[in-house]
Amino acid sequence: MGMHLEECEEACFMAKGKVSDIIIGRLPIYLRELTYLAEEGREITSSQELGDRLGISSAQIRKDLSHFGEFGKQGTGYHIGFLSEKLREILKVDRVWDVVLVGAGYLGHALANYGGFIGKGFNIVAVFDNDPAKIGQPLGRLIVQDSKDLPKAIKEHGWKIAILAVPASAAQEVTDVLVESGIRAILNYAPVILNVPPGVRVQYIDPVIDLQHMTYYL
Amino acid sequence: MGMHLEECEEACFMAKGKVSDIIIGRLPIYLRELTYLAEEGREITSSQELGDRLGISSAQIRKDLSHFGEFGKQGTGYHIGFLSEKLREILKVDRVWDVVLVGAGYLGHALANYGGFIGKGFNIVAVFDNDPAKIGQPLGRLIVQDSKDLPKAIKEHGWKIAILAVPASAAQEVTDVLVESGIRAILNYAPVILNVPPGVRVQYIDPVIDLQHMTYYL
DNA sequence: TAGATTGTTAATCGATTAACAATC
DNA sequence: TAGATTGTTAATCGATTAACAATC
Repeated sequence: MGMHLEECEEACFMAKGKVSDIIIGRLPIYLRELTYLAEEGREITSSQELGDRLGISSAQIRKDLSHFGEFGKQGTGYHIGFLSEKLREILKVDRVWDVVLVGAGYLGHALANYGGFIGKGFNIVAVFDNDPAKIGQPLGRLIVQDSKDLPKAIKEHGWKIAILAVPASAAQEVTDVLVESGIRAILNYAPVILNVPPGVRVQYIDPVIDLQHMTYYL
Repeated sequence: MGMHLEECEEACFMAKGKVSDIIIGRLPIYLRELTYLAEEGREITSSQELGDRLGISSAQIRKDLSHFGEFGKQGTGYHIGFLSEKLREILKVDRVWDVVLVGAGYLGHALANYGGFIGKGFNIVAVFDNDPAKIGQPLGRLIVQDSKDLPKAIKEHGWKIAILAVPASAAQEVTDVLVESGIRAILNYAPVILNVPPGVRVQYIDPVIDLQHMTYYL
């Protein structure tokens, strides 16, 4: 007759209902702060302490976590190692994801050499560019490959995540190739909204947007 | 007796009440899309078209804009040049802000050489680092300066905006120096929450957070 | 005029907070 | 036990959407 509901929840940490994207967006921030607490040698924390460090109310943290299970102990708080592990499972970063980087400009260079991905669930395994002057050149520990080989490589390796660091003018056409080849998540540094079919996620990073957001208050 | 309320609104485009931060955060995205429409040679658009391009409802766009004035014409839509100008005024990017960059690593290199700031209201005018091997070296069109001279330079030039591209371990102490010297807005690429006093704004960019957000859905 | 689209109101929807029983 | 903190409920708060009169 299959698993009981309770068993499944214990085994998979499936959310009871559909959890809103705004809540999912906070989980990586909780996880990051827990990592810092662990590095400080701490073993236990509370929703109050976590909230104080993050500028979030303790009630919100407890409510967010409650969508996925009961991870704390009344009177005590949360075991940092345990909660971190659960968050990694929920976010599916209890494994290492291969990431393909497209664009070998200054930004691609910075990303390929960034030490912050590994240990957080991500490994940049290949870099592609369409500039003949860049193809074949080393970039960090990788060699820049020809963009025309992207579809084949993505399909062969089954890559699901891409980082897009190409000019705005090329972003949509590269995206079409990525999606067509099987990419399901794109971190887009190009300052344009991408058109993608349902089932493909995009996150945007544009420093100009953030700067203009702040100047409003100056 | 001073200005009438209507005159002030026409002259300053002050919001009628306090406008929520979530609305302010969308304005730069509207402005960016309007710029693309203008580049395509378009002169008029509608809340419907803008919404379709951005994946936002037309009602939301009209409501957001209505907090600041009446920028459209019934039956016609919005004049792209006019609305862009108004948004630049509201966001205070109808001028060019000097920006100081702290951190001359790979990321600092990418930021200093990024052509997307100028024309959007920002100009990186100086780069600082504390690494003796980097101080004095050229970075794009700039020369890396010694971090110990940061306070004096910020005060002398009256810089208000900083981009932080230093390791996480140094971010808070650099922030303290920046704030103490007069910086009021920080774009933080270090993966840590910064403690700043009221009146200082921070925006965060951390690719790991965005990637972990997306893996939830994979 | 007829058609289109704004600005705004009221209704809906969703997120956050406050409070507290449960319990470690 | 007494004190502390969770998980959850109900209340509040705020954001989004639908609808439409106004009007270009």
